[in-house]
Amino acid sequence: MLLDVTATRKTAKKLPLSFYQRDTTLVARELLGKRLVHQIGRKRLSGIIVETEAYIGAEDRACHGFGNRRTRRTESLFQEGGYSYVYMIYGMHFCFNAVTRTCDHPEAVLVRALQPNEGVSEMKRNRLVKSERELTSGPAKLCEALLIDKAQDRLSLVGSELFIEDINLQISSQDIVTKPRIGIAYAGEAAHWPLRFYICGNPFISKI
DNA sequence: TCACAGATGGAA
DNA sequence: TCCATCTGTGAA
Repeated sequence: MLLDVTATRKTAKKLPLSFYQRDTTLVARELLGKRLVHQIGRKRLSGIIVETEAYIGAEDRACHGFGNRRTRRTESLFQEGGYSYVYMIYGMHFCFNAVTRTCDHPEAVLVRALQPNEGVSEMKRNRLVKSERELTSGPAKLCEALLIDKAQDRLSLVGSELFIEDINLQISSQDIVTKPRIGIAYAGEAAHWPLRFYICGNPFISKI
């Protein structure tokens, strides 16, 4: 379903560190219906999170922190919950993650799709696509629309540039679809784990 | 050194 | 459905 956010704008509240420093799968579910904001000066580019995936650390073959492999790229993943982890994929795109749990648990939630909210006309310029549906219906699309790249890696999500807001949208559990994650066929058994979550019937989902 | 990646857009 | 894109990253 398309989310109606008109009544919720004034009561937005930045999510605190304690939100992120919990079980990653729970955070992935609860991020649905929250608002991801990139604040650039006075300008806000934002969208409501409608699709996420949980990446659950050292035991998860699909996770960059698998086997506790710690490199320069994955450094953010090993920070405490409440940091951003932005990485480049296929040499041309970026993906945004919210780091979860505590220090040295390399776990995060990948944000895969947004329902565009604030700054839509600017997002259209950033993306050069015709339809609004194409703006943020994929992990790399939403980064391009919101101007998120490597410069937004390892930022505190309780800071003033990049954060997620609770806008008092209640998402009922019967409106959440749970599926295996996308594009990780190489991950063995982990490829089947039900760690992808999206809002049933929302038009901005990346893939059914 | 070198194969390949949490993807996308456009052609067929 | 297939295919080019394009380069950082990580293992060798």
